[in-house]
Amino acid sequence: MATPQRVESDLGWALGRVARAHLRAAQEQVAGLPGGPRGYQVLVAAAREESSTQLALAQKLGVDRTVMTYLIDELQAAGLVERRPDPADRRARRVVLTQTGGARLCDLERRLREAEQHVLAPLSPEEQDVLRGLLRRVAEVDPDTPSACEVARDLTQEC
Amino acid sequence: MATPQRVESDLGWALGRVARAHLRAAQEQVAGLPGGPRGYQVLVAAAREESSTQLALAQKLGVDRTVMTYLIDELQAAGLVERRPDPADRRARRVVLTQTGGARLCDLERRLREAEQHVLAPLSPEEQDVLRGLLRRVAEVDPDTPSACEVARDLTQEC
DNA sequence: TATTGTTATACTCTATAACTATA
DNA sequence: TATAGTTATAGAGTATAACAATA
Repeated sequence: MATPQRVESDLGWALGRVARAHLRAAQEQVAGLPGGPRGYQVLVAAAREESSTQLALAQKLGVDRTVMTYLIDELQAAGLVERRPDPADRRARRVVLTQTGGARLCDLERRLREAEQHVLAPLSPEEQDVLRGLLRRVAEVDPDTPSACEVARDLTQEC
Repeated sequence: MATPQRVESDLGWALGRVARAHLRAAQEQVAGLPGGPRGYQVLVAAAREESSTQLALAQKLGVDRTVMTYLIDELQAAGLVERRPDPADRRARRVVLTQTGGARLCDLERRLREAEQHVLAPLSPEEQDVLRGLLRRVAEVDPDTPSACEVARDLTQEC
């Protein structure tokens, strides 16, 4: 029979604790930035030309596209990004970093590295790299893509 | 000079994506349980006698004690837990699992293992264990405890 | 005076739907 | 008809302060 596990072995518990701890540390570091740590993620993603329409950004950041509207509004009002018409699709807007935004981004990156360092402090540098790598690989899969086992289950109508 | 990183190398981005993905998967599995995945964590923690006052549970789960009141209210209304007076401190209430709650917990554990498996699917079983272990070690440090470097900084008044 | 639990209030996020302008 | 972006609204979640009972 299955003995009750300890809550420490629940992945959701660990993820929640670590994510909240990182969020608190990051919010301190980026105080004043519109959108907080998420605003930083927009700046980083917008710094790369590729896939910088609002919808693409929203999907990459894992938020609804309505949230992205407010986020860009605030970042634009702060002079950190601009909305430019997409030459290929007049419905879409490309989000590009302003010069001010680029300078701000450099400072933010330095501050957020400190926040990450603070959260990961219990681990050795090598372990930190392993954790980052594993988390990134899990995060990079499209959450909307059904897994192979789900596809197989649907095809075979089993279970 | 620091070239802008890709958003994929931001720890906050990866943590947010993975935590949200897990939350969605877990919510599907525990549909109907008061408090959702967090209610499950309360049940697991309450199944262990130790440190099961509402305040201790709140701290372990990383939420405010006011949140715990609502959570326990709902779990108690569903017959899954009971509030018992703490014999050592009449202000405190000990949260204990009912028989119904214990049975429900067994089922929930099985379902949540599936959810975790779904989220961690991109990793090999060995990598999954490594990720769980590293996350747990980071999560287990008390978020309110200042790090050694912070203490040293306060003491020396440097920086 | 400090702490546990409760309650009430306000605030922040998020989810949803409806609308526009394009495709 | 479908999609990108916007707007408005409602709901969930959270934070804060105040209170009663007890330490």
